[in-house]
Amino acid sequence: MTEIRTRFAPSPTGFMHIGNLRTALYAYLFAKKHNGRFILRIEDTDQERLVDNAVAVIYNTLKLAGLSHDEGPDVGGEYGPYIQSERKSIYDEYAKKLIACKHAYHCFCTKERLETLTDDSGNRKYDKHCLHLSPEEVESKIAAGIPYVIRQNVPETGTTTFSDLVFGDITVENRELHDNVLIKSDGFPTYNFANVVDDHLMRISHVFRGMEYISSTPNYNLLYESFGWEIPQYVHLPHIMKDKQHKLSKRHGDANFEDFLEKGFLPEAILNYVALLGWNPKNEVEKFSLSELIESFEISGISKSSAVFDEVKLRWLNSQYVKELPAQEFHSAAVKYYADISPEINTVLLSQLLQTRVSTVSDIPDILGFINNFENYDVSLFDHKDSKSTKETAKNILPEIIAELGKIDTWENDVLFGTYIRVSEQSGVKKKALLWIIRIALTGHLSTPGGASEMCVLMGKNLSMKRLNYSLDRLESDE
RNA sequence: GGCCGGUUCGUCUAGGGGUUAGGACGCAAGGUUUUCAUCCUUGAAACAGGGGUUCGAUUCCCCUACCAGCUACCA
Repeated sequence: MTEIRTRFAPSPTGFMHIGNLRTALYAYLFAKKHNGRFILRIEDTDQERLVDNAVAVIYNTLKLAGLSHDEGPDVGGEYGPYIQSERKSIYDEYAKKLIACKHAYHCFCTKERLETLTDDSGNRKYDKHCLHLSPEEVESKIAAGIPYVIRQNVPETGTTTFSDLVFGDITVENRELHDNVLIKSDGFPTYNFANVVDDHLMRISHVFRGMEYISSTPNYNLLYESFGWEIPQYVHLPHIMKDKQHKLSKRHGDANFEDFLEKGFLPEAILNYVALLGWNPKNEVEKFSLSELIESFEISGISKSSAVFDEVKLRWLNSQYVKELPAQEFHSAAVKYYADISPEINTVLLSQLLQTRVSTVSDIPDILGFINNFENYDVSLFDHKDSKSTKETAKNILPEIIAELGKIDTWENDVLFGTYIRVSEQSGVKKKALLWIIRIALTGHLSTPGGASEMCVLMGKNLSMKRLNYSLDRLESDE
């Protein structure tokens, strides 16, 4: 059996679109599953769309995602160069071969002439005008410096069928096909030509790409046939959508891998989520490490219809990963959000409390409101039906709580909680109400990442006492 | 417009001639919990429509509708 070789062939035009990342992932998984090789090729033949640094973004994304390539511009390999702009002479050579066997031809038509070819319904199809130029005419036009492109000469009759591992066999009438430009007037190849030449020369066995290429695949098959090359297996992938009507697009600022990282999502979670968008593992597992994905990946699990990206579900998946992070790792990711909180706060404990309660680290600032945003809270928070707490009870019991807590030297959870229970028993204030009162008095917030004693430990004795006294003042001056 | 492809709960999906059409996220309700979250239980929620074929179609075939892609010297 021949070696499995897949490739990821992005254009360096900016950030890494999440759909592209998924294409890379599937190509990677398939190669690794079959002990094959995963190749990175940079498709920079459109000189007008090149963006500085975009190649660095590609390397960086692949690295963060853990998709390491076996061959590529930076790591080398025996089928290089792996950057298309460095392969110009190769495309020229193969274009010449095609011209020699009449499967391609020079075209000198101007843009203006091309526009006259537009038919009633607004379509344009090249009329093979230049196909009929004699070799002498071609020579003299080239010598005269007239700009030209090289076009594919597709048959006008018959049909072309290609086979796709996801979509099955697809047949089209050759007369529907266009004489695509293979080499542009600037001398660079189009994708339509370069991908065929490179995939063949780089021995790519399985071509993974977005399904927008389905329509042009018959042209590619014709090219392979013209060269007498073996046709690779095709794996066209459905799109990832923002909603039913719209593809995930850069315009919304939420379609790039980088955007999700900035929102605090973990690379592993993003990859895991995206893997399951359009592919199912034939079991009910939702959480997969990269190596588990490799093990489970099957092309037969790829779906034909496009999938809507659901950030809510990503959040859930991310929370699963967050919970499993080593405490130290979570803490160092969280610590950047602690910049302006009181130094009296025990941030290690804070991280512990937070880790089980956030979906992404960027949820942290909101939760921190009880620390940074304490004073002037609404004292009606003390009125709480479920726990039978009222402002009155709060005002009456707080002095005793403050007195008892004042005596404590070992500021620990058990000791504090024991004290609460004792105060509750002595005063007759129900435990639930008492705990509610302490927590509100300490935080001024309805919802906090922990209970009454945890909040105390978190803040330390000094700050806790300060806040309890403040709250008592508030209650006393409330009338 | 033409060509190509797609359509199962709100979303991701399983299933496939006879099923109470399964799971996950989310949502709702209840329970546990020192608030919140976690966790547990339960619930609501889907085969786009119409024709065939068949004893029987969500499943196979055809048509329609809708959605998306292509129709570039972009990929």
